[in-house]
Amino acid sequence: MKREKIKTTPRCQRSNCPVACTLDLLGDKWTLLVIRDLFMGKHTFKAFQESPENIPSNVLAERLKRLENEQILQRKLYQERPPRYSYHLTDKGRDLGPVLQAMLMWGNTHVPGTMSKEDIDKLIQGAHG
Amino acid sequence: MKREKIKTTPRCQRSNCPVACTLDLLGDKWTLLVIRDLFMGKHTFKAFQESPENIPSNVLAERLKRLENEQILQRKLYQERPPRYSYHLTDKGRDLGPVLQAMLMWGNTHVPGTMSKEDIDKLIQGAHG
DNA sequence: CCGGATCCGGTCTGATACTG
DNA sequence: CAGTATCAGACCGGATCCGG
Repeated sequence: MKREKIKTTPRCQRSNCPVACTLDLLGDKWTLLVIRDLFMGKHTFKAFQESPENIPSNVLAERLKRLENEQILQRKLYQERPPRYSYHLTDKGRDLGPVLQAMLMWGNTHVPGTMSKEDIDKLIQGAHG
Repeated sequence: MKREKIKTTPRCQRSNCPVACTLDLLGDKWTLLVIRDLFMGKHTFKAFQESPENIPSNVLAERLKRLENEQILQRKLYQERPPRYSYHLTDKGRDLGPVLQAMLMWGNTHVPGTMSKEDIDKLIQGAHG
């Protein structure tokens, strides 16, 4: 299982603007949702899949690999046989908290999103073990 | 020129999570770059095109329409013949400042982005007439 | 059953060319 | 200058398969 090579992971693809560079890494419909789930305390492939947005398994697998490559998350073997992995934010990944929080605020203000306050607080607080 | 109908602009497509809703609107490689440019004081189609990321003209046109539909920006006729429009953030659009700022911070910290400090400050300050 | 990998049709993106 | 038309190719997402 070659976890080394992903198709596209050059550093700054389009310009030297930090916003553009960030968008090159996270600028799609799914990546930040995986990160949201990590902040929410989800750690397994299955948990990510069970989020209400129903991410396809191949997309999820690819995103996890990419985020691992970028050292935004770490993958840990937590069970030998059968092999089971859990995914955890690195410091670099945890630094995305403000991005997520800003999006949460904006969505909450400008879209009739109905996420519960508890979940929001849970998300804002951040991650853990 | 029918500026009313865009293909996909339902409100919350995938879930009621504010983050997911926000990503449904802005979660692609280009939209937030247009917003960044607006914050940087750019207002015309040409100015957006001249950004170093080289957004294709059709993508730019589609994004501008969508953002206008979502009332994130406003389009103003500033010249009669030939008709010329300028684009400006609404309050809703200006509220995206923190999202942009958070991405800017993260990119600046974790990617060797080399945008000048002046431009960053300019961006952070926000928009204007 | 879980964590993916593979296949595959359809959609969307983006480079280029074109128009008013 | 401000877009629209076109179109090949990339990508998404659903289904299915498979190793442990």
